[in-house]
Formats: sequence, C-alpha cells, structure tokens
Amino acid sequence: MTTDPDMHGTQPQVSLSKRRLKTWIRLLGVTRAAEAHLREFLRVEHDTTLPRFDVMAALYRRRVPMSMSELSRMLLVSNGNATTVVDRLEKDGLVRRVPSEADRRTVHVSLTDTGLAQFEQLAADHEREVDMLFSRLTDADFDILKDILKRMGKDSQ
Amino acid sequence: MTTDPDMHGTQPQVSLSKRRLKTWIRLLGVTRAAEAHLREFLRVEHDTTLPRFDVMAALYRRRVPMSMSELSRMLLVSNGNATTVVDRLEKDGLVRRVPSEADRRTVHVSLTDTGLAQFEQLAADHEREVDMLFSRLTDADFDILKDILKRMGKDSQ
DNA sequence: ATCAGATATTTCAAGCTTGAAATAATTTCC
DNA sequence: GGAAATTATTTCAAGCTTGAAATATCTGAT
Repeated sequence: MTTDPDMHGTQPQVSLSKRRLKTWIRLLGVTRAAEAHLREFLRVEHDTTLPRFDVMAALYRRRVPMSMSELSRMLLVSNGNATTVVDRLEKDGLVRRVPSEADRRTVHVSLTDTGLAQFEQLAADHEREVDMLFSRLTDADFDILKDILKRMGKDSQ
Repeated sequence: MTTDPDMHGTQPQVSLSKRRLKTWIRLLGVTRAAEAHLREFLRVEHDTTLPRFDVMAALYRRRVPMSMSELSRMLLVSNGNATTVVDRLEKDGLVRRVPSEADRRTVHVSLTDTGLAQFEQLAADHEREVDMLFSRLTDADFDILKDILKRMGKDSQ
C-alpha cells in the first residue's frame, strides 16, 4: 500500500497503472506458454486437444451428469462452443447425451465407460506434466498465489 | 523443497502435485476470465478483437517494422495465424506490409498512420480496463507476482 | 559454383470460438 | 388458463488457431 504520488521511492518513473499492465502482459505470456506446452503434450502423447480435455475433466470432476449450460459456464466458453466439442466427443463414443426427464429442454452429458477409462490415463499424465511446469514453485509460493488469485477473481464473481 | 512423504506436515491429505494442479486450474480460470472481460470490452467499446489488438500492440511497442516471424514468436501464435490476422488488418488499412530489401523472403509489417492513431486511443482505454481488473492487488503483490512469474517462465526460455 | 539444409512466408484443412438468431420448453404473473 | 418473459440448447456465419505442406529464398560446406 505504498502511496508515493511523486515517485521518489524505489520505482522512480513507473506508475502503478503501467505496473499493472506489465504484470498482466507477463501473466498472460506465462499462461499462454504453459497452455501451449500442454496442448502440444496432449496432441503428441494422447492425440487429443485441450478443449476436449477440458470438457472431459469437467465431466470427470462432477461424476454426476451435467447440463450443457453448466458445462459451458464452468469452462467459461459459449454454449455453441460446448455443443460442438461435445458433438465430436459423442461421435467418438467418449461422452453421452441423455435427455433430462424433469426438463425437456435440458440434456445431461456424462463420460461413457470408454471416456472414463481414457480420461483416467490422460489425467495422470496431465498431472505429471503440470507438476513439471510448476516445479520451480515452492509451497510458500502456492500460498501467496492462491491468495492473490482469489482476490483477482473477486471481480468476475 | 519440503519433502514429507508421509504427509505429517501442515497440509495433511493434499499432495504437492495436487496443489500444483489446483493452482494451475485456478490460474487458468482467472486468466481466462480476465481475457473474456477484455475481449468483451474491445468488442463493445472499440468494435475489434483481442488478436487484432495483440498484433497492433506488438507493432506499437517496437515502432520499428517487424517481420512476420518475429511477430508470431512474440505473440506465441503460429505463422499461419499471424498471416491471417495481418491480412485482415491490412485490408482495413491499419497495418502495412513492406518487402525487405535485404532478404526477399522477409516482409516487414508496421502500423499505418491510421493504425497508429486508432491504437493509441485503444491502448489508453485498454490500460484503464486492466487497471480495474487488477485494482485489488497491492504493490507488494506485484513484487511477488513478478518474481513467481519469472521463475515459472524459465522453463519455456 | 553447386547443392543440401535452414529460414520466411503463405496456403490449406480441420478444429476451436464467438455472438446472434432460431427453436423449444418452462416459469411467472395476471 | 394463457400471454410474456426466461431458460436450455442448437445452428449459423465469421473469425481465430493450429500443424503440415508448399514456395521461395538464403547460407554454408564442399
């Protein structure tokens, strides 16, 4: 909370606003690099893609069938997007659509047995990969990061 | 570097690996939410897109004309992608391609006067928007984040 | 001088992503 | 009970993104 309007402190010429921008650009860069790495890993090692993985991961975490809307809200993607990715996964037999009994507008999506088996393979390898990406971070870093990210996320409640 | 195989420490059941995964998922979520916010802002307020903004920002930062390869390397996107975004910006008169004198394989891309003027408008608003997104973070947070991100980025040198 | 390998860019097909429009079903409120 | 507003999903056109293949050019070793 160092307020220093005339910039006589340790950061002489850099406004807070510029610092925020720089941090955002760096954050975006690091995140994109990590995403690119994981995408490459999924393609080369498992012949799949990040969006497919994301959908399967969301379904896996819940275990209980999930509506298309819940899915797209959870993944922060548009409804139309969720539809097409699920379409492809369904065609490959990894995912199943079941119309809801209670609400005829709704469909419930869930992993098939094949999908579940494939995902468990995938998830183990993926976790190992993430582990490597974050290997330079200590436990203390995680505490701090968790706190910072929580505060950042507050905006988009 | 706390090695505690039997988990008798302060984090009883949670392995470091699981923590890394959770942190990555949260980081990805926050970054995507912020990106979505900025995309929405660019669309509604300036009738443009994030990739277009990214290209213009890269060209602006350098001032000196830039090859397509440098551009795609800087933005972490494929060559083909850079080509199509530049195509569209060029068609809109915001960007210019000039063949290199020294190397006939190379084209140099730069902002046109129109592009420069438009970008300066855009950049000011964009900075204000980022400022809002990060308003909950203190100066101390930035110091820490900078350090953490630097260590994370080391992998993808 | 030539040729093999490296580098710069574009093109291409396929998949991803969006926001808006279309359809269908449900809920709310009079 | 029925009209109006809301919600769930799909479809659509346009743009984004990728990796691989095609072209063109350059560089370096012989």
